[in-house]
Amino acid sequence: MIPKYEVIANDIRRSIEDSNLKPGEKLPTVIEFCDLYGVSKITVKRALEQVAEQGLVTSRRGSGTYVKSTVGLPRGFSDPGHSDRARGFTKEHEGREVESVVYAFTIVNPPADVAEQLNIAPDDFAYYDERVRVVDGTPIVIEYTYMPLDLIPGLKKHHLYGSIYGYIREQCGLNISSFHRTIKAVPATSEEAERLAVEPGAPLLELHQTGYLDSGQTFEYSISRNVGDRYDIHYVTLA
Amino acid sequence: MIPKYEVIANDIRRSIEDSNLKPGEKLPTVIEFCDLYGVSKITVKRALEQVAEQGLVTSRRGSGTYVKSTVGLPRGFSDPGHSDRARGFTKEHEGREVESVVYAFTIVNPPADVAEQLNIAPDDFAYYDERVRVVDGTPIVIEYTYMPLDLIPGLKKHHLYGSIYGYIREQCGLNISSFHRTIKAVPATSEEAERLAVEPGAPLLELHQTGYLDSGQTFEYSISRNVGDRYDIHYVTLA
DNA sequence: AAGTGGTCTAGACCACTAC
DNA sequence: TAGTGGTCTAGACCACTTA
Repeated sequence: MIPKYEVIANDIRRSIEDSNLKPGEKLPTVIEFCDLYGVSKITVKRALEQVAEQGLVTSRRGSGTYVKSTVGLPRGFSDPGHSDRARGFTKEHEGREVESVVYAFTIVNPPADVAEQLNIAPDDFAYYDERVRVVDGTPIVIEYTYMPLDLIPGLKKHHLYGSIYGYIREQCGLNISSFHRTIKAVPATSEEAERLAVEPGAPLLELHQTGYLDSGQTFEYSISRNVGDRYDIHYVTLA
Repeated sequence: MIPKYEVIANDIRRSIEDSNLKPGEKLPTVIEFCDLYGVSKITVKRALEQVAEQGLVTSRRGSGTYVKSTVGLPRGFSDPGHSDRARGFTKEHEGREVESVVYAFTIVNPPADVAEQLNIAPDDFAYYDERVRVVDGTPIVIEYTYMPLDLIPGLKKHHLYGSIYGYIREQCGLNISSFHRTIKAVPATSEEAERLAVEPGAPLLELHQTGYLDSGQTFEYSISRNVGDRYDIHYVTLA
């Protein structure tokens, strides 16, 4: 069952992508949308809010809602959940050949700071894995990941060659809710340089990621280092 | 006039920050919040949604709303508009000594790709500036910025030593609405290395930023290169 | 079956913009 | 002053979880 506000929001997004609504153009008023769809004001408002959050339009009280000029932005920018590691790397690169090289897969007592991030006791166990993700033969990223053992029973090495998120969702029946991220730029260590086929000291995008389930529990703490010129991240910030 | 849902959302955020609500704990039900505040369901829902978007709680239909464990996350993470360059660099580093070194300030016909981003004609004029931002004596970032002349009349070099956003907001009476960003990691050029006091080839966080007004017009296209170990970015992604 | 969150309405009132 | 977006209600109905 798709909510009405989703339907309206999708229509608006499509209108913009198909250039039926052009940059700078004024959208129909809220009341006009109400008549168009036979819904109430608050429902239209909600649709517009959603599209505004994605950065496609902007509303001004007393004036109207206007299309932003989003030329040159990556395609599919407006797709909800477009973001790479949220959907899972495997999903993001669908249609291309995604491989993994697994350098480590063990069960450990995580370091104190990781245990804190995972919200588990220091003597609780966690999976730890190191893997490099390769797309069409080119290494893109190296991941160092911890996951609480208790939350995700039965994880085996062969899962690391596919989609871990798929395993969590489908086999464990868990719902992934959100991620907190910190990003910085770092130089590649010599080991990383070799694994990623770059020069030592080459710029990498380091992404600290904490993943949450819809229960509020932390299911993942991961540091990934992405090759600078083979990877980028897009997002929208509301002022 | 602060909306009721803001008040409720603020209360919830404060409860979490003050640990009156602990990670994993269940919040009052929507109905209980209604009684507590004497408001209707939809208003409570809206407050919870807002807090959920900031990554502090997560709601499950049929079950309840729960606090996520946000240990180890940067303070003020939950502040709306916490993000650095959205508030303006000057504001972000309030209380510390922020200086600017201006390497260029001219008016030009921007290159085709920039003109497209700014949504102006190729023969329209734009400001172009290069400046390095220095906090407490340490250079943090070099910015290369274009802004349409027509939108922001009267910009002078001395404004570059303070807050450009402040000028846009207060002097021009314009409202900044949002930013679209792309991030990658790059090596410092030798010129940048000198200006930022790092080694040539040192990893920098490159941030492509397009800024929008609430009219939908683009007021800024900026590429900034941030010193890797002196800068990071935080954000939340909903799955 | 009972409880909880999610969607939606019809309409009121308010704040702001544009003329 | 007229038009527009923003907030809010009281209550209905639905979808899902939990026991």
